[in-house]
Parts: sequence; C-alpha cells; structure tokens
Amino acid sequence: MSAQKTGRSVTIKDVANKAGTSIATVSYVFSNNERYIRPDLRERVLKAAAEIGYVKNAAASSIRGKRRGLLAVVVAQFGNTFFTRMCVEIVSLARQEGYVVTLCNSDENVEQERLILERLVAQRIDGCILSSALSLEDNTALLRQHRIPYVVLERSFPNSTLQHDFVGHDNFQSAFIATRRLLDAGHRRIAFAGWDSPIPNVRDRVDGYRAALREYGLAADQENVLTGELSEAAGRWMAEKLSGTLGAAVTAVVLGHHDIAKGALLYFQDHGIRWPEDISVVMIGTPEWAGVLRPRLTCIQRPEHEMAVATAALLLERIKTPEAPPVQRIFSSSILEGHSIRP
Amino acid sequence: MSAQKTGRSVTIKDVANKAGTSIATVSYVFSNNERYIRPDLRERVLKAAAEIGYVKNAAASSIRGKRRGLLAVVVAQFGNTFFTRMCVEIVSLARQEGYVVTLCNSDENVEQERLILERLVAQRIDGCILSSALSLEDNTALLRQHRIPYVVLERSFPNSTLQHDFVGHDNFQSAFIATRRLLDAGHRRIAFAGWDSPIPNVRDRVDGYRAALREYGLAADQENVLTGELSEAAGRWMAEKLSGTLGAAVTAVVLGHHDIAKGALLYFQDHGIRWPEDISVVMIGTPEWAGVLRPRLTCIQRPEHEMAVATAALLLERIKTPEAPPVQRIFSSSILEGHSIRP
DNA sequence: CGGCGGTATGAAAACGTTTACTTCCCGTAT
DNA sequence: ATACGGGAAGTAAACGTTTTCATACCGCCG
Repeated sequence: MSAQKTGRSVTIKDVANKAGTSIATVSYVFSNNERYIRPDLRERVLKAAAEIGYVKNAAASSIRGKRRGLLAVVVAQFGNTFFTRMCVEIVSLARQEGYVVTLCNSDENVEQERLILERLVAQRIDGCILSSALSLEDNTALLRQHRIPYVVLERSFPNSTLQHDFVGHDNFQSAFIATRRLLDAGHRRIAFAGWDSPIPNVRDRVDGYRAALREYGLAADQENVLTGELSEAAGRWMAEKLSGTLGAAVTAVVLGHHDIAKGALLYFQDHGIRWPEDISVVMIGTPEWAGVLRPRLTCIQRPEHEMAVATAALLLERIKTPEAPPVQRIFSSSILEGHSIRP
Repeated sequence: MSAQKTGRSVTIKDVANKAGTSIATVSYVFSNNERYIRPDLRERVLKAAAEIGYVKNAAASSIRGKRRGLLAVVVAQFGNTFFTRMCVEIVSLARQEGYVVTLCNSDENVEQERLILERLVAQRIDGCILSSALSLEDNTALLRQHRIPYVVLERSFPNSTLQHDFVGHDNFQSAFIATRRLLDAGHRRIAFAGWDSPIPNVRDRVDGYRAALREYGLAADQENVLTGELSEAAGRWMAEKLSGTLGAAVTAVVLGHHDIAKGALLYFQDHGIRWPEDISVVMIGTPEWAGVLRPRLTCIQRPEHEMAVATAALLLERIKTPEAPPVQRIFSSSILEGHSIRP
C-alpha cells in the first residue's frame, strides 16, 4: 500500500531485501513455475511485495523469458461497428488468458498499416489479428519474418497463394439467403446494390445473388446489379437509379453493404419512397443505426460472437503450436427478420 | 529483406557482426542520440540491419533506457461512438510521436478497470488516458503510485478532492443551449429526460436546463425533469410518461443522453408520435444512428476533434513535465441544426 | 619528438528479470 | 559413521539493449 520514496520503480531486488530472501525466490514466486517454495516463505515474499507495491516489469521479464503478454488487433476501419464489436470481444477473451491487447486502426491506409506492424514487431508482440487495409499489398510478410503468429480476419488478400490462418464469413451465402428471402416472398424483379470490391471474398456476394436467381429459374437478363465504390454517396446514386424503375422493373433490392445501404435508405427516406410499400429491402449487415430505422429492416447478420471467439481461440492456439498447418474458418450468416419485405 | 535462418530473433549483435563493428555503434545508430557517427559507418550499419531484417526490441530497450514507447487509453464503453472517435484520433496523434497505443475497455466495470490498470502498470506504459467506469472508486492511485502520467477524460470522480489533469466538456452549457434553443423557438413547456448519473459533471446537465428556464423567467413549477438509469428502456419509459401530457403540459423535450434518447425516439416512432409536429426535440450528443433519422434531429455536439487533440497533447506534455500542476480543459458544445423543432 | 586536445569507436557495466546450476541441509540406507 | 538422495533455496549467467567510461588515432604545437 505504501508508496516508494525513491524515484526508481520497485524491483524484484527490493522485494528480496524486504523479505530477506534471494531475488530468484521472488522471481519463482511471481512466475508461476512448478518450483516448490515453502508456504511460509512464499507468504513472506507476497507480503513484502504488497507492502512496497511491487508490480512485475513485463518488459524486463519478456527479454529473458519468451512471453511478452501483448497481443495486437489491427483493423482498417475502427469505426465500423462490426470491427468495433469484434475488437471488444477479442480483447476481453484475450484478457482472460492474461494478455494485454493493443488495438490499432490503419484507416484503410496500407502505408499506415505497415508502420503499425513495424511498431508492433518492435514491441515483440506475441500474436496479431489482422484485418487488412484494402489494397494489393500484403504486409503479413513482416509478421512471418519475425515469426509472429497471426490470424487474418474477414479480409483476405487478392493475389496471394499463401494460406493464412483465417476467420471470415461466407459472403456468397449471405447474399444467397438475402436474395432467396425476397424470392420466397414472391419477388421476381430483384436488384442488387453493392460494393465493387477489390477483395475477392466480397465479390462473392454478387455471385450469391446470381446463384439464388438461378435457383428460382430466373435468367441472366433478369439480373439487375449495381456496384460502385464503398460510400454513402454511391448508395444514394444507386437508389436514385433504382427509383426510376420502381414497380415496373424492380420490386425489391438486396443492399449488399451497410455503407451503401445507408446512402440508399437515406435517399429513399428523403424522396418519400417507403419500405416495404414501395420497395422491399434486405440489407447485408447489422450496423448500429439499423436499430432506429422504422419499419425495421430485415438484415443478414454475421455470427459476431462466434467469429470473435473463433478468432481469439485460433490465435491463442497458433501461439501454442506455431508450425501447425493454417486453418480457415468460414461462418454462415442468418436472417434477422424485420418488416421491410412485402409478400 | 532476407529472413533469418535461426530460430532466435535478429539482435543488435547480429547487425554488429554483419557490419563489422561494435554493438555500441549499432545502438547509437538506432537511438537517435547526439553522438556523431561517420556517415559511411552509419550507412554500413543501416545496410547490414536492413539485410538481416533487424528491428529494435522495444522491450529490451525500455529496460535500460526510460521510454517505453507505449501509451494506453482506457475507456468504459468502447462501443460508445464518442469514445470510439476519441480513441481513433488520440491513437493517430500519439502515433505521430512514435507511440504505440493500447486501447482498453473496462465495460463499466471497476474491477475490470483495476485489473486493466495493473496490467498496464506491469507493461510500464509511459502514460495513460482514463475515462473511468462509473463508480465511487478511483483507480488512479495505482497510476500515481507508479508515477505514470495520466489524463482523465470526460468522466471525473465523485468524491475526490484531488486535482487530475482533465479534459472534458461543459455539461451545464450543453443542456443550457439545448434548452435555450427550444425557448427561443417559443416553447415554454419543455421537459428534460436524462440520466440520473453518479458523475457530478453529468448532473450539471439538469442544472443547465434549469438555468435556461430561469433565464426566460420560468418558475420552478414549470420544470419537468425525468431522470433514470442509463438505458434505452429508461428512455422508452420516459417517452411513455411524456406522451400522456403531450400538447397540454409538454410541447418539447431535451433528450439529455443518447442512450436514453434512443429509447425515447423509438417509443415516439412506434407510437406514431412525430417530431417536430407532435413534439419538438433536441438531443444532447451525436451518436452514429442520429444520421439516419428523418426528420433530422437538432443535436448538441461536443467538439470531438478539439477534445481529442487536447487530451493527447496534455498527456504528452505531462510526460515531458510530470511535476507540473494539473490542467483542466473544459470545452463548450455547439448546436447542429436539424428539423426537429417546431417554432 | 613528446605531449595535448579532440574525435570516433569500442569494452563493459547496468537495467530487471528468468533459469540453469550449485549449494546446503537433513533423513535414510549401507 | 559414511555415503547418498532429494528437497529447498541461493548464485550467477543470460537476455537485448543503453550508456559510461576508456582507448586509439590523428593532427598540431611547442
């Protein structure tokens, strides 16, 4: 409880002095080694440590020992609800294993991302979860070079033949069930508004949409795919495009990404286009703001909790067995029913 | 570029060998000391380092040197948009000064918070930004004991006479301008729906509301204050309460916190109560979801960017001059006009 | 030609731990 | 009584840096 007088911070040596023992004994007490220490001695050491406020210096201990007690999660869009949620869960899981987690935001900037990873390497983190910025570059070489176990989350790399440990969700399936939901409700003129992504996995969404149409015997000329950059503005533009053909050519739309969806839905609201009366809507994703829209949207939701658990578990496992072959875990999404679909 | 063969990681010693120099020289090259090194030698060292992929071990360097290169931001609600935004900005500012920042989420749990701070102390962080969990407990003693500079962000401690470095916003003023805005629009029967917070600063909001009423010569019996716990449910309940007296006793409401506001607004939507037709609304705060509500809400927004800059700057300054007297920076909010007020 | 001052580098101690190795002690078997 | 074995603790080397101090070299002046 009492504070130290000196400017220096309290070390193992101070504890040893106070307890009248050797520094080795103190070290053994604090690193849960199998070495046996007489209960009374152990007690004395703990008491002395508590009295002078000793806290083990993790940096020093990591230099001789191997474990650093530090993990990192690097994401490209910190503000994105999905990633925020993943971070929160991963951090809390890792904490249970005694790790401190540093969260980093590359802000979709590969240069920034490289810088971050370099700093993390300098910190000798024990492991890393990476949800890379959008680009052709693959910064994971840095991690491999320094033998830092890592798991790629959600975003994979376009031109890589390399197999990484990976946790993500099935984009094809997401779009497929979204589209099928509309088909089941009787719609036949269904548009898809999505992101013209450089990420291969994300492109699968268009394929999912197409596959669902096929399954219902709709031909290629029944497709109505709008894609563009990832922005609200793009969504508005797509909604505008759609609104011209409402009723006639289009009765429903699959909103393939929440950023685009936001723009589109705002356009609808601002132009008096109501869902589900004027257009039926399914959105892929469950952003925070979806909760306040009325009528409630029918959304496709990723199993966030399961994904977070899987990611954390996979990283911890890979730290234990670094040489094991890479694992890919792809999760399926489910429908969260709302009232945005008219039969 | 070439990877190391051995299992060990590349050290300063390897670089020295490769460059045919001493480890001291290599160290001097990489710590930007004032020591002069002949340009050709420096070149040789850098080249050797690059070739074998040397990255300085920050943990090792922190043990002899003093700087750890690690800061922490501890917040209580990671998902809260305000804190998310603050974190993003602070991290990016600190990075410019060469720091890695670890973001921690105490999830409004003091025990968790203490645990986190203990871990951070063990990591010997150079500084900490703390937005404490709600409780009577003040965990900053831990930080002071270990001489870790810190800045308290937004949330202060109820029963503390201690002066911390602090950055926050003026809750009184926020509520004051919110209420005055409604008064200016001609409303006289204005309710306040807020959080019955244990945080003294937050309680100021009710006072701000009251002060505005006074300024317009309204008596105490014109007050209509609803407070409760911080939740959507509480907001719904307050809205229900209000809806009974709409028009007659109440024509406008100040929503004092975004969580409560969310519940209230959902209640309004679900019961066909429209703003601004049936009730005029001002919300304190600018949560993400406010962007999709139509008509747009008039909100009170904190100067988030300025606050983030101030917080980061204050921490960095305090790291440089640890003994300087504490600084308090209180920011004022401004009105973001929407269409939720009827004259 | 010896000494001196200044400059560029190297040797080694120090940092706070972990851990391999050693020592000490005591009980038991020979 | 001596040797042996094993438990409990201490000694000291190691980890990868930083930093203090020492040294080697060089040119110059006396």
